[in-house]
Amino acid sequence: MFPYPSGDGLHTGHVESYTATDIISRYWRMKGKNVLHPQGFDAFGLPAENFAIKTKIHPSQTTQKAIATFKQQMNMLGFSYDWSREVNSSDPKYYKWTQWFFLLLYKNGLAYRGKAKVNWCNSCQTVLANEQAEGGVCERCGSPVVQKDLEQWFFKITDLIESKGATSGLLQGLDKIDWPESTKAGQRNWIGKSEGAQFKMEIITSTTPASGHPSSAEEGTKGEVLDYIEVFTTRLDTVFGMTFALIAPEHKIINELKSQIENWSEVEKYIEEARKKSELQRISETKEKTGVEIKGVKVINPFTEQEIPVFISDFVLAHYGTGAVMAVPGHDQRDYEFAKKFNLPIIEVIKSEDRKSSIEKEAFIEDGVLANSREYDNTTSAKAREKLIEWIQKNNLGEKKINYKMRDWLVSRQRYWGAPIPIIYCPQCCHSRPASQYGANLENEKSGSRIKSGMTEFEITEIDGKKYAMVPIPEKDLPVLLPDDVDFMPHGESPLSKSKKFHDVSCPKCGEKAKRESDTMDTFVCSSWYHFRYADPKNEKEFASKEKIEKWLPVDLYVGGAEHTVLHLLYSRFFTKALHNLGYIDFDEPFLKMRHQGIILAEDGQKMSKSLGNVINPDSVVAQYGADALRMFEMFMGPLEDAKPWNTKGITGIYRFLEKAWRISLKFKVKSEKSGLEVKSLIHKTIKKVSEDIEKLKFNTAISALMVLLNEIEKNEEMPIEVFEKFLILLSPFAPHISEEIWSQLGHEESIFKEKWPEYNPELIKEEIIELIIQINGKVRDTISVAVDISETDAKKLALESEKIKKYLLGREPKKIIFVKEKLINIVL
RNA sequence: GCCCGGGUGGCGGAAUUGGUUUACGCACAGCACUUAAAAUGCUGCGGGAGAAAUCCCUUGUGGGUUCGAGUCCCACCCCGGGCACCA
Repeated sequence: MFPYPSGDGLHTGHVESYTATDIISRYWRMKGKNVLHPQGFDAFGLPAENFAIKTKIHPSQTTQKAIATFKQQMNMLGFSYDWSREVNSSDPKYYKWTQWFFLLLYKNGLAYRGKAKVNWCNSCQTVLANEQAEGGVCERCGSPVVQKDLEQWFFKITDLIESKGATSGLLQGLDKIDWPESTKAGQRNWIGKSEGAQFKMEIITSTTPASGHPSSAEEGTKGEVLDYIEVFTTRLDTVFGMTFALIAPEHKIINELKSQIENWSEVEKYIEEARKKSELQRISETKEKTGVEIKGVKVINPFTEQEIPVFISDFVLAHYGTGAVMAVPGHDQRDYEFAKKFNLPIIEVIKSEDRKSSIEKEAFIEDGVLANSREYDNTTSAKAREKLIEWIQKNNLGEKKINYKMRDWLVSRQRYWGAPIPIIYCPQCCHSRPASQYGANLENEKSGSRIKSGMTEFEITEIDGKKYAMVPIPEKDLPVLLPDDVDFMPHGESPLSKSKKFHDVSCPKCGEKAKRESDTMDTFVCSSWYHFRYADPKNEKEFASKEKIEKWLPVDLYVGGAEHTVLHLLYSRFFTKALHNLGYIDFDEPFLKMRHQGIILAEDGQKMSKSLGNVINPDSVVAQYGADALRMFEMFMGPLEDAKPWNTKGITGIYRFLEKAWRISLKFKVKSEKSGLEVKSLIHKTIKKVSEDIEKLKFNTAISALMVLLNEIEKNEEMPIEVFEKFLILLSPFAPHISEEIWSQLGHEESIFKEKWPEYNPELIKEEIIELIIQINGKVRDTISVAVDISETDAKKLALESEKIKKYLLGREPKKIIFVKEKLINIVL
């Protein structure tokens, strides 16, 4: 994963993941593979812009400086990147293609403008990303974040959740990629698929007192049907237990029923209070349910035909399902709490199969057997769901329905330091249309509708009450350059709108005065496709050529932080799937194998943070111990994926190991042909172990194998130079600097990295004599040296002859003797 | 609450996937080298009993399967990470 070039330089986490891929790359190159190991910079983004606001230094300057530092540090650490393929997402040559992707998605109906609630900071006068509004307060100034309805750009990521034609869905694709289970689970969870039913219920004028128990609507007493309300449920089997309905405060039906609502002022007050709360506040106030009954109207449960009351409550989410739910307090904990608070009836309609659970103290939320459900009594939950859905469909009340938690991706940002969105808004782009459709006619078009203008179809949008045709910038005019004369201080609207030069343009279609979109794209858009660019970074005609993409992609191994579980990793999958679906590429997953590096904690076991002053700076570690020691120590600390605390004392172990290798190298100036067989066997075992461990990314045990080998080499006064040279080659991916240096001191003219990775001889690994373990009842009592291929009878005979064993047997006859070849004998008494 | 991990010496961690628990490294102790220190090398280092040979116990806890369990199954306790009123 390419880094965000922060002013702080590389941190220990970067060193960890970049060393891992460097070892892998060097290993496979020495194995004769053609390895693409690229690096680049995710250079747009908020920190640079915020820093610019503070210091008035242009973000491109700070970014360039940071990139220079990063590259210098990466070179210091010996990462073998192909810098000729470097990408920088803030470079116009790069973001030209980010804009091209935007248009590609737009032209294919995967990008659209729509209204959305966004996080808004009144003090900074700007929109904030979700991650900058954590805890409901602005990250920068600490003032509360409010929700604001704004027209924004979205990518239709929800369109690719399920497989589409030959393109696997975001959900299904997970099954075929080698990713950590936790990350796949995180994505599934984020997508949040749930299958259920959606059905409608009649809203009627109230004929029964407010709240109170449900009553059957008898002929003639039933109120007038005012409207319908739709609800979504995954537990249709519990419908007979529905004793009230709940709707979200934002539900539009509330206004439509206004004239019928007896307690309008109370209702209005509740909605107003809910509106003021941010989503985060609502969540943090989970403890107690609140709500208000809508008096004057009732809802009819179509299954029981009973009238039930309707409540507004802010725990019902407007943006999920239909924004309204059937409340079954007996079998949903939230409904249970609500019913208790408002003293509403709780009916048991599902019984646990073992009849043990009840709804005395809490809702029984598991599946079970139906009760109090008329002809469905004694049916299992699963069966009842099937039958009830049939009934709903037959009566035209609703249908099967799948809902997802995931919403479309909001990509527009009212920010300066990002790729401009390549759209122009033309108030009169209609000159090529028939006269009847000219000018004012545009005002009659609905926002979001499409109009035809000659061969082109435009979408209509509304900005500040005025209608515009959205005109995509022609590809030949890309990139839309980010103006550098812009005042990027926050003023409450997109900084780009302040640049007249940028903002006021003539329409590329009709040439009339028009205005340019002044929002930029979320930086995650830039990083959603960079892996393609590495294949063909200098291409000026395409984002990458088809042949180059075919040659290099998809990515075989991707390493990066687990914090990207959802955002980046989901977005790049979306881009890849969109490209596949549109026929640009022949694969639909970008990263075949992925691993996360675990975080490196500070020496005190806490997270490294500037405020705690416990940050380990790679520069100072390199100054003291050298780049190789830092690389190797981070690999030696533990498994790549595990969180591990830093230990400054620990690095001395690696430092001593590298020094030892250096000292021993001085002994090998004179060749010796005398060879110790044991070392020879050990070196072949080590070749096997180190190779296999590198391929499995188990660098910690690979290093320990290298240590074992070096300790053994040290013990032998003389051995052929080849033994030590093989050790050096095995060491070189981990510690490239010292290996290269020793290699050259040994008289080699060519780089050690031009050497072929050693092969091991399976014959030399084979043991001829082994220590056979003798157990009695599973406990080790003796070991005997025997030939590997000793026969079962011989082994048993030897075991029973052992003095120690005889002592334990006391002349008893074994019940059974287990013989495991090349391992052990277990005598069962 | 739900979903993913994990619990092995004083510490970071090994364990061929059911076969000698504690590889490798750190720390610690003793010794050698040195006038001395550092560096380096050697030895020891899970717990308990013992002068020793040796014996017993030990992979969070309790149970189970097995000739044999750190590893598999059941229940529980604890820790880390993610999501979280999604009907």
